[in-house]
Amino acid sequence: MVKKTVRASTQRPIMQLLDVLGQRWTLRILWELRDRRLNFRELRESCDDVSPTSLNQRLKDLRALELVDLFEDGYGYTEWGEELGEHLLMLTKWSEEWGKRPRTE
Amino acid sequence: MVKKTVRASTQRPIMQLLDVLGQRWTLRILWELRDRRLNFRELRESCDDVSPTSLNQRLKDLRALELVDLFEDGYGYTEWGEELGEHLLMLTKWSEEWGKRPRTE
DNA sequence: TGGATATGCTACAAATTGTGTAGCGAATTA
DNA sequence: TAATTCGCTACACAATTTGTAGCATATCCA
Repeated sequence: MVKKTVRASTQRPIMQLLDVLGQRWTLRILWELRDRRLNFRELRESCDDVSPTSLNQRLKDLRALELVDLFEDGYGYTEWGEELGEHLLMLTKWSEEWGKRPRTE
Repeated sequence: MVKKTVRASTQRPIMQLLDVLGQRWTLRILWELRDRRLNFRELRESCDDVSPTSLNQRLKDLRALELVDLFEDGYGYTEWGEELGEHLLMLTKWSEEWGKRPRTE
């Protein structure tokens, strides 16, 4: 069985980024941290009570990519994370418009 | 038998969006369509030979959200998709800078 | 007409990943 | 010392994803 250990086909940063953002809960976690730090249990609750196993796995990934870190007062964005968070905020704004589209179904 | 593939945590558009973007391959698919339409098999190849089952599931989701559609010359962005694609492009640009961060910490 | 080819997509068992619950060990508070 | 809070792990069960084969339809060309 020839299976890829690393999902991304290239070393391009965007691939690394899309790989981790495309994992379940990652985007949601980043979104929940958008304006305040949260400790492990708070973060868990805010993410629809995601299992601690999943949450921890994703936090490991995000910390490895230096987007999130654990501070004295909880999990929060690193400097890079802040920048990514701004993109998420823009996406949120866009989604409000998109959410208004007339539904044909 | 249509299964629910998108988590329904909230009615907020951003949640709906993060839900589907957070599914495996969704972001990658959108990214691969960034500057040209691709037919099913081309799209599959460009996504590291993702299984047709997964690809089709994600395409169903994206079509349901009116972000992607199947045209005469292949799968491609809808008008909403184009807008989302621009966000992905900005993210790509940002990731290039992020990719340069010193890794020695 | 009749094969060759290309298309989107499905079937399905195996492999991988995620879930939910209980609870651990360390640190802090009382 | 006892109770609480913290990040996080164990583990069995469940859900999702994967890889392969191939179907049904459409078009091309002899």
